[in-house]
Amino acid sequence: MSNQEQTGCCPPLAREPLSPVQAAELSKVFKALGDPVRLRLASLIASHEGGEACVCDLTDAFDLSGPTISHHLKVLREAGLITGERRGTWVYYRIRPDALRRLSAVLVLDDAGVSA
Amino acid sequence: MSNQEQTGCCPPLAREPLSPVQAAELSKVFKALGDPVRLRLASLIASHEGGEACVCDLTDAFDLSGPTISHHLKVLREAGLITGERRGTWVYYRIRPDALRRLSAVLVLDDAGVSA
DNA sequence: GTGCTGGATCGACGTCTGTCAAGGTAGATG
DNA sequence: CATCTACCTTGACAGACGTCGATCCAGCAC
Repeated sequence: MSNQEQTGCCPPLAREPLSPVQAAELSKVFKALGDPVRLRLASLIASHEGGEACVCDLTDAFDLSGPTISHHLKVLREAGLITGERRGTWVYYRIRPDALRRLSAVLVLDDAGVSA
Repeated sequence: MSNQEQTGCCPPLAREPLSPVQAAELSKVFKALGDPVRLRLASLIASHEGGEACVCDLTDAFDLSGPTISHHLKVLREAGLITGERRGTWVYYRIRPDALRRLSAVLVLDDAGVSA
């Protein structure tokens, strides 16, 4: 769906004020992580052996219906945080390391006035 | 209100699966940043000269009513991302650098299986 | 082909959330 | 005291969001 190369986005939060457009872009990604289920999904995928996890494994980790898990995975995918690939019967999801790194970089406090 | 020393929380996302409790804690903070207005507020505060910004400055940066800005500042405060202090007539907000650092650390991909 | 299983999509439902207008509180000034 | 300014709180409302059951599609086995 073309959420691939979004966000060459955004200097560190504390370096200069985000423009409205940058903030709109970035906030989508934070919002995607702003749900406990999606955070756990991201963590399960990122920390899973081999760097990828099958939906069947993920579903078992929650007391939620299949459609709900599917929905959350879609949100994470559209935020550019994960990718999904079908291999035979199963669908495997992987973290997009570049996305995490970008987010992490935005939160960094290199030097700025802030240093407590 | 006691949102001070929350979150000694949480190893990196990719190191091990977050527990439900950890995910619930952390997701609150991400959710607070998951709104374009709040992200810009945080950025304005963090990047403001002197490390603090007065509400009056913040309000001027948006086409939003005072109560709405107040509401967003409260959400950021309750997420532990900023602190507010009244000095005379004005209220000044500051970023909590420790909160940003913690978030940044959670997103880091030290070594794990993931390394693309 | 039929049937089965893993996932995704589609509606629909209840709740949460961003927004504002109106009213309230704290500090400064006269 | 009264009054003005800066900011917060309350209450209400529309739109967004998380969840589910029902349905649909893709791949495998027979």
